[in-house]
Amino acid sequence: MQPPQPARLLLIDDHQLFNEGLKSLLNAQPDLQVCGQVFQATNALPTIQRTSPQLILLDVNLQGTNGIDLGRTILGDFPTIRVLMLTMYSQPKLLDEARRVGLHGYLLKDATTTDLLRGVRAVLAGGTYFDTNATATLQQSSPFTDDFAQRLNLTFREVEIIRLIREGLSNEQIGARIFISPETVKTHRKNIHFKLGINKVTDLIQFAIRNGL
Amino acid sequence: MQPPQPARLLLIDDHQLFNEGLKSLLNAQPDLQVCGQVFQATNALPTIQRTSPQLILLDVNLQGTNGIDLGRTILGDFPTIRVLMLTMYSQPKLLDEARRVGLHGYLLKDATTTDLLRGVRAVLAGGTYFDTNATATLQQSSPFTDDFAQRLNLTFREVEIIRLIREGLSNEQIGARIFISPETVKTHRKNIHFKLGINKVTDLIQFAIRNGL
DNA sequence: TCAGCAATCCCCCGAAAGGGGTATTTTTTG
DNA sequence: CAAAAAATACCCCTTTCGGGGGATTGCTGA
Repeated sequence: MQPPQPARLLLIDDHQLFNEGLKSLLNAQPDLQVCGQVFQATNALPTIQRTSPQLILLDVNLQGTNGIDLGRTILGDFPTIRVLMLTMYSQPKLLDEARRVGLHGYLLKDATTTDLLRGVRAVLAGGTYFDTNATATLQQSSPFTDDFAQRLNLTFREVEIIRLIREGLSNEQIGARIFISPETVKTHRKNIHFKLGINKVTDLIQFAIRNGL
Repeated sequence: MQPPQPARLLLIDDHQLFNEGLKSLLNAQPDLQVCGQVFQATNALPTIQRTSPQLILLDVNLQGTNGIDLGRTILGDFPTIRVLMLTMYSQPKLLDEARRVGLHGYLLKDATTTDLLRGVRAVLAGGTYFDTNATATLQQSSPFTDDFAQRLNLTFREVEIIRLIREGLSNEQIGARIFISPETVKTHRKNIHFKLGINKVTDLIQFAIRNGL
């Protein structure tokens, strides 16, 4: 049997184009309807109140905050709403964090439309959906870096931090991204420098690029 | 008068969901038709040959390469195809590069659908479209309204200093190496940052490596 | 000739990185 | 279980960067 009313979805992503594209995709489905869009995290809560969605698609990268924190808030304030996280990163920590916070699913932006719809419907139906690619990437990248990490005695966390440094993030930003103190990031950096025998960011970046991190 | 055939568009972006969303948005327009999608940069050229699009929407972030390089290749191999760059970054250096390479437009992913359509149609019509938000950021960062070409070209000294920075030398060491004051090195760095629209060593290194400096 | 640009140098300030510690908690593993 | 490894966090201190000024010299092209 078909539900008489399509499910109400809210999209939160400050990339308007992506947001619009998603809307277009989802509205093409008879059982789904986008009831609102949020382009700025600060508008999120009012819009939720106004549109009372059943499911929220939430991007991880939001200006001024991040999807995990916002997701936690949403779950706290509106416990009946289902939340599906969207991201371009398949970082295990984010996935873990999403699970820990109690979000109902996690989708990569390079998922297919089929994945998206499967995820949306699964979460709407009360289940959870954690992108198989996200978990696959997780496992896949482990052996690859393991090998290499073992040679250089780098831990997984250290490799993760090297990548973020390469993205040009400061200790502060890295800490915010992976939910640890900037002081801890400093410690990791010190260990990295020691293990690689370097003492400058510039060398680190070049090391990272040479090793395909 | 309406053209009898809708314009043929090709989308290149390894974020499948975004790609799909865009397709859905664009196909909703009667005068536009997505004739193909590319999720991996390595498939780009064959697909172009097969689908012979009039306009390509090209993401900057591609695995294994980047939109600028791929765009250059495309323009070289298929000089009649129009190329519109899509990106989440409004970094002036990317915009400059896009212009220098001869791409026909530059759109931010947080543009609106209206922007997208305006851009697509402008570029299809033989014009160019550089996102006003992107250019606004650019103008904003230059107090003096210097002309454009001026900031595109680095001087010899600046290139020389980029190389030395890449070697991991400090301002002090660079000064000692080329017999100028470290303060002068600082000035050059400031100019380099300004010209490239960056503000971090990490970005500089990556710029240098990408440009074979 | 003269405006523009490249190259040189200096000061100040705050933010970030680098280097030296120490220490606790969690996880892994023998 | 106990030891080792990994991850977390904080302290102090120095150096380097980044961004904001301003300034001089010499060359060059319109």
